Amino acid sequence: MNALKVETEKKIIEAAKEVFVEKGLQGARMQEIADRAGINKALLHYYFRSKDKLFDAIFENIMSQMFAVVAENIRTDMSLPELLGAFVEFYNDFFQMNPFYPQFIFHEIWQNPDRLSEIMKSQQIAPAEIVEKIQQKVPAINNSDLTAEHMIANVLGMTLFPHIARPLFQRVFFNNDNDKYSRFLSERTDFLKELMTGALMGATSSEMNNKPDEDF
Amino acid sequence: MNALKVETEKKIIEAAKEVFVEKGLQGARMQEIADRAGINKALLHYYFRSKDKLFDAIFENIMSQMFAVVAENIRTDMSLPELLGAFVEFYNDFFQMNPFYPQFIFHEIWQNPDRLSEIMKSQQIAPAEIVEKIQQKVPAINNSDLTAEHMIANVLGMTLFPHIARPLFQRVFFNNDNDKYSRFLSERTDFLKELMTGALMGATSSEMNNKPDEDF
DNA sequence: GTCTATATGGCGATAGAC
DNA sequence: GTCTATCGCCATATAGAC
Repeated sequence: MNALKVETEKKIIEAAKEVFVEKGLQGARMQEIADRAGINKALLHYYFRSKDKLFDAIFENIMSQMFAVVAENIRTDMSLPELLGAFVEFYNDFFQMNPFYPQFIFHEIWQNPDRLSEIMKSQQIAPAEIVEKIQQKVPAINNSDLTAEHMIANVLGMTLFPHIARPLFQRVFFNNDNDKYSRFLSERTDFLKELMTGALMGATSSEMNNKPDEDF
Repeated sequence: MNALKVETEKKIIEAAKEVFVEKGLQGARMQEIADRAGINKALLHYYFRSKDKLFDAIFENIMSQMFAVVAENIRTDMSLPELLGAFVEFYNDFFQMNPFYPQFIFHEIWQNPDRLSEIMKSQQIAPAEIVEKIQQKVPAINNSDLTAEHMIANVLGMTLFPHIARPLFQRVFFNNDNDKYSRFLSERTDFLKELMTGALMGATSSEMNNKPDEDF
């Protein structure tokens, strides 16, 4: 029956997501995926021909989900602080709901960067657009040490770090208290959104050491 | 002969470092380690009894190397901007020399956070000391949204992000040009060091929205 | 579509000669 | 200490009944 088939496929995808995301491609076991999906190994291979193909499907699924929101945000006409704030908020929510995603994604960045940038293209994410947008909205940046690339690295770094380093950071600074850390992360969303506004307003005035930007 | 034994062990460690760091524990193959060391698999097991034990040795080796510098910096009497600047500089140099380390370390943070915090203890890294130091040197922080934990997350995030995201970030914003990206990273060291000074001086004056810090 | 049973290959680990 | 040869397991993948 077709409805059953769809149900099974969904169960497989959900189970595979969990296992791959927590253990990685190499660490994951088809047996465990089958168990969590409530089926047997053979059926996995019936739906997806191989472990690799199953992994591809999962990865594509997750990244599309993420990039869809990113692409949508870029195309709005928000002010830059609003735009950056929207990113901060989205990533914080998204990764609080899916704590394993950041490490999973960074792992893939190192194992297979090509595929990832392919997915970005297919999702219409054009980094050049983002850089341009920043340069238009903050013209002072062109005479500044703070290039658009630095700014992007700052925002992404400050936003993502507490998620990617969570198990250690939570243990070391928050007594491994999950609730406390969740509150820290929520509080941090507001903190960073305010910082975006403040830092960008300051950027126009606080620059004196201009360098010719020979490299970029 | 003993000198030979030492030589072999060194070669194994160097080879194992490369393979484990690039592929992770699960992805690494004892065969590949043996090949790169110029020996055979059996000899690997003669020196280190199992793959796990070999991995442990490598991991301990790398983390000790890193934490030794961190611990040393913490114990100096530098001003806070100097201290943070020293961290930025060290991490940037260290990870430019060893580009795979960040992903390797973050992977382990998720696979085995306990062992990592054990190693920190054995290296005399006490996070509480760092927090205290910040609170002493920047008294205004106690009445601010910018808690010490946020500040640490900011500095580490901005510093580490370009390293952990390198393959994608370099591809997407720097045409995958290695030299250009290296220059970006070096330039960024200076950029962040200046930022440390500026941001910390600003922290005392730019605060108006005080909240009682009920949680921390 | 879903299952049980089995094939196939690869990898960590050991035996034993030198 | 170092090698060759091999064991034994485990994980992916397939065959074939229902």
